[in-house]
Amino acid sequence: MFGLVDLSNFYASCEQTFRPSLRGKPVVVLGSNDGCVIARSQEAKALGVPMGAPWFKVSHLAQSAGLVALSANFPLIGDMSARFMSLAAGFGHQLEAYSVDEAFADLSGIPGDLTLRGFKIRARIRQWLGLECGVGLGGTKTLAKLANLVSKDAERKPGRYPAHLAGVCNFGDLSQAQLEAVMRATAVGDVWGVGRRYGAQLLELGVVSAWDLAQLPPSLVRKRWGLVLERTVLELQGVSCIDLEAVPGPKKQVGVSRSFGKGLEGLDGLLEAVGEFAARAAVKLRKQGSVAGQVFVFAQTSPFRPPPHFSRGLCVPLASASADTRVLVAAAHAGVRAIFQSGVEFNKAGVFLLDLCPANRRQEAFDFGEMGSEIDEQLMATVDHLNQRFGRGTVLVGGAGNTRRKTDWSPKQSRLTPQYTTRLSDIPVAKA
DNA sequence: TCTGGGGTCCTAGGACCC
DNA sequence: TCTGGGGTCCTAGGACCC
Repeated sequence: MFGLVDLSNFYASCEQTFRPSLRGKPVVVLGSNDGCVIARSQEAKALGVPMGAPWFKVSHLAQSAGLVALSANFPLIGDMSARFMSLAAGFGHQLEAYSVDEAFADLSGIPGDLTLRGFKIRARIRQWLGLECGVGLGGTKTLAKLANLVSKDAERKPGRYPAHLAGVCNFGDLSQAQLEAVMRATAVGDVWGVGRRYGAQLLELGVVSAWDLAQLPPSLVRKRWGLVLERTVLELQGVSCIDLEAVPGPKKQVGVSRSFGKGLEGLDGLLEAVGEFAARAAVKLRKQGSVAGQVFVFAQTSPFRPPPHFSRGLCVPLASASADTRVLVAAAHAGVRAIFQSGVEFNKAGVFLLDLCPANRRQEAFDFGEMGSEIDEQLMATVDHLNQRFGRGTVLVGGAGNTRRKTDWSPKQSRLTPQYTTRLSDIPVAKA
């Protein structure tokens, strides 16, 4: 048995929790450029603000309906997410932190009433975090995910599902006929693993609901759509194919990319931006104890602008795998110089570190002759430590052009950004 | 004026080898 | 010189997730 706990309207609800004046009001959270909506409060959803909408298309609602827009506050989100995970960990034997606001729990063999257990975890999260969540239980991850959707929509969309499934929905409690009715009431596109593309293709074939999808022969689905969707069908049928991953493996690639607040022209600005992206990616890399063998750099114009469009990327292989900011920034810079074209107004750029492997497995032969490498590693560790303790940007690594900004390539600072000083350490903590 | 920032996995097809 | 078929590796692109 799997359980899925999923926070409701996480980003927007965090803001409402910390600013009581926002409670009950329509709130949206905007992406880093204040460009588009990345999260909505329940009230904003009710207003019909679509996910991903560019702000300029919905900003009129600020006047007419009191819609409040805030810039995303990632440190707050991160703290709240960690707290959420520690509470959700009490649900089952093992917990998989699936995303910032969702966690799968392994409930197999847990004695007692699991539905009651779901209500208890929900109450704890409300009490300690001031956040609402939905709890879904099912025999596979896909069914737990579906049950979770039901637990939320039974409340939000009265009439779609039986009202008693609101808050906590345990498919184990349902009869076959009840489960069929629930799955028939769920659109095929709402199934985990069915995106826009597959959803449209399935609809064309008359596969309308989750129930319809579950009736398809898996082998046929595999032939037409491949292994991934076949697994989805099997999981809907109750055959567990996707295991709980309690300990996430190391990432196979890490990257940092951004859109620029306004178009960026000229090599210097692009070098600065990409240098900082490489430096930030390097921090992520060292955090998981890896070294990278290749650095991928890309830069592009806005696809929303009229042509001509520009989009180029380049993979720069390293002589030996490294996690040294100076090496990675230098490689990223070499890539930028190679793809740069003057007269182009860049809208977005990024750096991905590829070919990752554990730092300790690096071949000793490569280190031979680089007598300073151990000292370099200590240097990077010290820089990371200082920046973590005193805030990002306290110490910068020079020598590879990664210096304090001269060009303003950054997203514009929003006047909407709330300046929170509250941290989770200011809030009472539940004893584990 | 203004359109997010991350990731994962699978598949098809080409190159190459025997 | 001509040739089949199978295996493996790599890469680009597509689809999905939040």
